[in-house]
Parts: sequence; C-alpha cells; structure tokens
Amino acid sequence: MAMKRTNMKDIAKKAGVSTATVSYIINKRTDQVITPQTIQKVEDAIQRLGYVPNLGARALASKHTKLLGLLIPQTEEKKKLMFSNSFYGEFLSSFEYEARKRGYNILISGTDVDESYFDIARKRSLDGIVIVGVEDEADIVGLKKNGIHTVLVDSYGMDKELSSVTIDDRNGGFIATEHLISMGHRTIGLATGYLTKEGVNTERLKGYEDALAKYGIELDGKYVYSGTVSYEYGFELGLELAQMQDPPSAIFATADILAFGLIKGLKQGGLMVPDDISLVGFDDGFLASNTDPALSTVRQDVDNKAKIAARLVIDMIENQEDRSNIVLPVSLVERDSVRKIG
Amino acid sequence: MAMKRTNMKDIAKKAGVSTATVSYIINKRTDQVITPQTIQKVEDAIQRLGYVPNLGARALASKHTKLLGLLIPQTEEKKKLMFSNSFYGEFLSSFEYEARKRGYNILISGTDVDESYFDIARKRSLDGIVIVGVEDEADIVGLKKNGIHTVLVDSYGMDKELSSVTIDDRNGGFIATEHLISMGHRTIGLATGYLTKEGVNTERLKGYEDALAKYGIELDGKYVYSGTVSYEYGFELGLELAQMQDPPSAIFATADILAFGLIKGLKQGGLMVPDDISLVGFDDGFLASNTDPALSTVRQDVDNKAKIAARLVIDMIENQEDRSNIVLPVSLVERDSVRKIG
DNA sequence: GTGAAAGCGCTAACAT
DNA sequence: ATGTTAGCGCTTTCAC
Repeated sequence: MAMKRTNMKDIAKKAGVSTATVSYIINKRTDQVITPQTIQKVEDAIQRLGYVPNLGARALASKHTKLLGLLIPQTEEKKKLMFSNSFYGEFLSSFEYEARKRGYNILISGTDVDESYFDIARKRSLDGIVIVGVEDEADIVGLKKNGIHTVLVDSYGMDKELSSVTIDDRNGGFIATEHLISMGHRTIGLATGYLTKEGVNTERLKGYEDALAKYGIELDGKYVYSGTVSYEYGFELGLELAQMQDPPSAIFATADILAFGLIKGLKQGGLMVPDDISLVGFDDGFLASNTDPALSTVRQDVDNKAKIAARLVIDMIENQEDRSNIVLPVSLVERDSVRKIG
Repeated sequence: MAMKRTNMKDIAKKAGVSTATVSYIINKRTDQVITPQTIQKVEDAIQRLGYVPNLGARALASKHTKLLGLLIPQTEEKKKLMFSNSFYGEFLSSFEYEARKRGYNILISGTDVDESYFDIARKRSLDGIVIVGVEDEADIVGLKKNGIHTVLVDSYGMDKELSSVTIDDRNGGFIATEHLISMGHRTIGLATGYLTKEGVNTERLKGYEDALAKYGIELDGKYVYSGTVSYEYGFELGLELAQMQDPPSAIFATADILAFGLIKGLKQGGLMVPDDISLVGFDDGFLASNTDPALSTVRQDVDNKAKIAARLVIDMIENQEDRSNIVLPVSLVERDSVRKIG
C-alpha cells in the first residue's frame, strides 16, 4: 500500500546534500551556518517531493516528542471520559490551541485498569502531562519521582511539589454567600456534592462558613445538602425543599448544574426562583446566562485556566522552569436568580 | 534529570536473554515458541525494573503507532476547537473509550494555517484519522490518494471513496415537521443555520420540504429563517417572531441550541412555548430534557456515532476492511414544546 | 527455542 | 559551510 514515504535521505539525495544539512535546515538551527543556495535547494526538494518529517523518528533521536498528555478522570464505571461535562470541552479547546501555537500536539487519554498516568506518559514519551481533577494521590505517584513534567488542575490536597493550577474556591464560596447575605438573606442553604476531606466542594463549603461567620450567622447543619454534582440531585433537592416547612430563603449551589436542577425541581414543587427562593451557582458556564431565570453565579475563567496550564507545562519543559502553584481568582456575576429581601 | 530510562536491552541483560526474545514475549507472539521459564525470567525482569515499552521506537520499527487522530473543525477565527459545543465532548468521550479498548490512543488536533489534515497524519504517523464536520473538500485531498485510513463524520458531499458516518438528517427533518403537522400545525417555520449546497442544514431543510409536500402544504420561503447555529441567533429570531403580525404557529429548529435561544427570545417578546408557538429541535443533547419547557426534538445517538466511527477506522487499519458509508437513524422524542391545535 | 544484526527516520557530535 | 556516522529503542529476518 501507499508507496514508500519520502524521508530525509530522499531529500538529501535530491538536493545533493547530506541528511545532516537537511536536518539543520528543517530545524532552522541558528548555530549552523548554511548558504542560502543550499537552503533553497533543500526547500525545493522538500516542496517537490512533498516531504513531511516523521516526528516519531525525531523523538527517538532527540528525546522530545512535542506531545502533551491531557489526562482526564473517567466516569464512575471507569470507562468514558467526563466530557459530557462541558467544562472539559472548553478546557480542551483552549488547551489545545495554546499548545498548538507552541508546536505541541495533544494526546488525550483515560486510564485503563492496570495502567497509571505514569505508564501512559512513559509509553508515549510525553514531554509533559496535565491532569484534571485528581482525587486520589495514589494516581500520581511515580510522576514526580521520575521527573515527568506535570501540572495538576483542580486537584486539591496533592503533593505541592507538583505544579498546579486551581481557582480560589474558598473565596468563591465566600463571595457567593456574602452576596446572598448582602441581599438580606439570613437562612442560607448550601447545595453541594460529596464532601471529601480535601476537594473543590469542601473548599467552597469553607468559604460559605467563612461568610456566615463574618456576618454572625450561625451555621446550621440542617441547611447543608450534600449529594452528587448533577442536575438530577439538584432537581430532587428542589422538590424536597418545596415540601419543607421552613426552607432557607436562599441557596448557594456549588455548581451551576446543581442550580439548574434546583430551579426546575423547585418550580415543579411550586416554588419560584427568585421570588420564593434565591439562588447563586458556581462556574458560569455557557448556560448560566441562558436559563430562566438567568443565574447569578461565581465565575471562573476556564479558558484562562487551560491556557495557563498549557504554558506551565511547556515552560517547565522548555525553560526548565521550576514548579509553581497558581491560584486563579473568581468573581461574582449578578443576574436574575437572587431577590433582595428583608 | 531522571536516570536513564530502562529499555529492552536492560531487560534482556537482566533476564539473560536477547532483545528479540524480550520483544517476542512482550508482544505475545504466538508464532514464536518460548519456554515458560524464559517467559517467567523476562516478566520478572520487567516487573523488577519497571519497564514500559517505548511505543515511539516500536512505531518506527513496526510502522504502527496505535495512534488515531481526531480532527475537529475550528471556530471561525480558525483558532480554538469547537468543544464548547457539547456534541464534540460527548463524541470524544465515546470515541476515546472505544479506541482505548482496542489499544489505541487519541491525538487531538486542530490545523494550523499552512498545515493540512494530511500533514498531521503524516507527521505523527497516525494509523488512521477521524474528521468531524468537513465542509471543504479541499481539506481532505491527499488522504485518499495516500492511503490514509480515514473516516468522515457528519460531512456531506464529500468523496464517497472515503468511509463516513452520518445520520439520516433528511429523515430527521421530515419526522420533525411531520410531527408538527400531525399536531395540527399548518404554518410551520424553519429556523436553521447557513444553507450550503450540501450540508447538515440543507439535508434537514429537504426533510422539512418533503413533509410539507407530502401533506400538501405549500412551501413559503418567508418562513425559512437562516442564520447561524447559535443560541444568539435563536434569541434574536425569537424576538423578531414575537413582533410579527402573522408568525407561524410552529417552528422546526435544526438544532437544539437554536431552539433554546428561540424559547428565551420568544418569551422575552411575550410569546410562550408551546402555548403561542410550538417548537421541535434537533440533537437531543443533555439540555433538551432540562429546559423549560422540555424540548421535543429529533434524537441522534452521538455515543453510538462515535463508537462506530472508532470501529470503522480500526477495522480498516487492522483488517484491511474496505471503506463503508454508514447512515445512522434518528428518532423523534416528544416532550413539552409542542401543542396540539386546530 | 533463542540470538545476532540490520534497519526504521531522524539528530547531533565530530570531522573536514 | 557541509558531510560522516553513531546511536535512539524497538521489530524482524535469518541463523543456529
């Protein structure tokens, strides 16, 4: 099939030079002096023969694959990637673009049962890897020890020796709750996912507690609703809330998706947002401005997060930059899901 | 940095065999007879030294990278990938999973200005590529000629010599419109994106026309609204519709996202769905069941589409299967956005 | 049953 | 200013 692919040797022969010269020219090596004529000849040959370098071979010789791994947690069944969550799609787009601008391609992979992130990085000789949402520290052993350039995104309680980029979740929880308080609310519920010892949800919970404390509102455990970060749980909770004698007048949901479910569940139960219950979400994804009512929420800049993650790995690879741990700011976006009371 | 990585030679030495033997064992080659003892020794060595094969080197020698390219169109500015559209995320998840099960990794890439899909495939020695949403035939020249295993997804009017998987868009347009008709509607608008000579939107338009023709309803160009496939356009159109003297009583929107915009725009303009205007969408993504009202729409099985695309490329690669052109069915999902009238 | 060695396409140190 | 050549880590043919 497909005739022999033209390689560097072919170019060298055609242009009447050596492969070294061809290599120098292709790699635009400034430490080598080549006459314009030679360059011309070689470029002509490349053009005429339609030569495309084999990066695999180059990698073998040079030790750089120009390949970055983007490793993503898998869904419960340990199968598909979590790309149904649009956060990842947005992240990927921005990440790929940034990487491509700097000459890198992206390999994207889940992990098989008996295979670690480390194995993938090794197998494919990845120059660096970015892992989103590591929950289990065991998943990342071997990476640091083996000097694999790694950036952890949205991963809490991990080895600080690895680079990371996260957002200021705690502050996010704080400003969301403070906003509700400033709008006159005093009984404020928290709708969130599973509360691990360290993790996004726990951070946001801390921010919620901070705000309550600051304004002298007593924390009442019965107002903390913890389930899964899903539309379904939000919906269920909304239904329940609508049945309660004494529901809180406002809810801070630690994810927009949860808030969307809440809106629908509450409505189904006969309660309107924001008339009956006010709501603040977290993420500000595409949907937030398009639901009804438009959602007041804590905004994080996913694009920027991805861009920074890409720059971090690449800088570590190319400039031997040291690790850094970056925390990105969040901000409050006020829309129509909070009502002033009192 | 990082001590020399252990390679096959190290294993061979440690186990007291040759690299050939190690290679045979790693690749579980049934055409080679190796004694269990030897296998044991080698596996021990692999274990002890923590050996991970270098797939790049393997590729150079074997001509198979076990790498599949997933190439995605970029946004207008020719920059970021279109992953903000959750369709792609869903596709990717399913595609990656299916590929991984069969031992392949995914390289994901947009194209740079002076770089073709073909170049990427060559550079990275991809075993095969899947391209989603090719609009310009020029983008895929070179692929067929050079025998690169290619599967085109959701691409119309392309070279039939390449494998492809699409859905039955025309029928989708038909059943959507027919449903509206069966619910008593006689003035039915079409909200769609840009109508190219061949493409998804055009196919769906044809289905719309088919249905009108079948039921003897005259096609009226003033009811065909063509803009961009975006929430924004839907919103705008909804606003306009609400101003019209004589708006259609129902709309078939060729994408859910358009329908969502419409719902909000109409509402803002004072018209309710489905009370004032009925609506059928297309896609049935995550959102459709969660908007208010829940959207009646044409369902396509993205998961399955991705799975089939993966199987197609891999079968072509491994079994030298011939090309095939697959068209997947669509179905109508009735929810709450259509009202029976008349 | 196992091994020696050539070669995949490239880079880079060293010659010239 | 350009060429020679030894690897990079693996597969595979052919010998033994």
